[in-house]
Amino acid sequence: MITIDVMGRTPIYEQICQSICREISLGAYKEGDRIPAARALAKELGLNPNTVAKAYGILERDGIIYSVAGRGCFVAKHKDEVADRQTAEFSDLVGRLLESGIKPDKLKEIIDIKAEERGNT
Amino acid sequence: MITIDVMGRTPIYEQICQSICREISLGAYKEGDRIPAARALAKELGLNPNTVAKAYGILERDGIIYSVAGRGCFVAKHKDEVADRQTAEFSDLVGRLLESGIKPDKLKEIIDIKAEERGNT
Amino acid sequence: MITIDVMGRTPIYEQICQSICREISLGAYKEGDRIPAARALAKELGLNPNTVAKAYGILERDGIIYSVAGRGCFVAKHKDEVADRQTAEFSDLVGRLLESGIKPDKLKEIIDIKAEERGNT
Amino acid sequence: MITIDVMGRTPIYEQICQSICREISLGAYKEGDRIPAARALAKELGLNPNTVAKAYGILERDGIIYSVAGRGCFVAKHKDEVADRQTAEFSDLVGRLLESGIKPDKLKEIIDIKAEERGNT
DNA sequence: GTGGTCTAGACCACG
DNA sequence: GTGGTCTAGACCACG
Repeated sequence: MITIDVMGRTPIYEQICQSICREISLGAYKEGDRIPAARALAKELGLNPNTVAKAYGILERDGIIYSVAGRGCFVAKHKDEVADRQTAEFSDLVGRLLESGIKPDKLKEIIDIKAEERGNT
Repeated sequence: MITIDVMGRTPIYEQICQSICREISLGAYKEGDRIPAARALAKELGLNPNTVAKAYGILERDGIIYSVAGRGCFVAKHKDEVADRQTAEFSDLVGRLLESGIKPDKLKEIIDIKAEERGNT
Repeated sequence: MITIDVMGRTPIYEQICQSICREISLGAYKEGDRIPAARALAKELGLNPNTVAKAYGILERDGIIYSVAGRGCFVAKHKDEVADRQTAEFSDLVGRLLESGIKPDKLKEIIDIKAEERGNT
Repeated sequence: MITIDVMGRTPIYEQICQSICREISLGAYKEGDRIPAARALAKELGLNPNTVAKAYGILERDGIIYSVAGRGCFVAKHKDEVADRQTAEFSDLVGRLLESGIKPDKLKEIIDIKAEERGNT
């Protein structure tokens, strides 16, 4: 299920990218699966079709999906790109925070707190 | 030392905010210390004075610095705001990643790798 | 209706903030309502768009409105921030007056006089 | 005792005005009493002499003190101006808040809370 | 069309 | 000299 948060700074097209990646990561979409048609998804979410099309274009550029003219968009083989996409931002941010003198343990503590909030292990 | 990346999505004023916070966090600027004059910093970085003024205004609203008319801007007492500001983005991102099914241990692993790269403990 | 007093110490952008809060407080703008476009309001009031943009930026940072790129600014859910914003200055001033030895009853008397002038209960 | 808060928006000269008024209001300075010499007060508080001179000039203009060349500044006869000065801002603010739809009782409630905090009656 | 950011430059209050 | 405010106007991302 994809939900969009119009508040907050993250652009909608980026939220769509992240949602699709999350679905793949969670196994909801597997390699070769067809993902929702851009226009259908736009209608369902009440978004401008251009916004969804932009998201799909980025995902294709990133090697996460591939499009077949007249048939739709499909999940590409390698899951590595998905994981990379999801952790790249995290990795960069961690680097910047460590550079700011924040202790690694402090960051791990925040992870534990967040994980506990979600009942995650 | 403050360096600005004109490319990339992070606004220049936000980069200035983060840089000042980093300096405070690292102890380069202590409580009550005067930070560089907005106009001087703008000149040094080749930026418009308004851009630096915007950053300083945000830091003041966030309780990290306070300004004294005719004298300059100074680091406020409580360092909590600095830590909060620096970790807020991290906390949000961790939440989103956990929601995507990424394991907390995977994130901690990335932190360890980054910390090791930097020779950090 | 928003009216601006160009004279007086209160900055124009702060007057805009207060006016928007007043409209929300009075129920003219409800949760989720769109407030006037920054550029349109600037034109209507004969102000520079930047001045209105500054006000809107502050209101967003204060959690009173949120902006959606390409669509406009909207009233956020929680009205608490509006009340807090409106009474913070009052609370501070009362503190200072009590410190000056003015009796609480004297202040309440002034409130009653003002309320009666306005036919308020 | 006069204390100056360099943080916060209130200009220092205005804080001096308010402090002198508070002393008069509290009875520390009575009618005809000499108030501290501007230069001495500036030295004591670590302020620019011009700042104190400005405050004294405003108080004289407001009829709260009068200066005698070569002798100093003295508290004027009528205490009404002191009370007026202190409550004028309050009265204005109350007017604006009532106009914003805030209930008089809400304001009285804040006064009670502040009075209780100070152990005031 | 909408808000977000930035440059350029002016004037002012404060001290 | 310092920050605060404001005007004028440009370009961009988003949708």
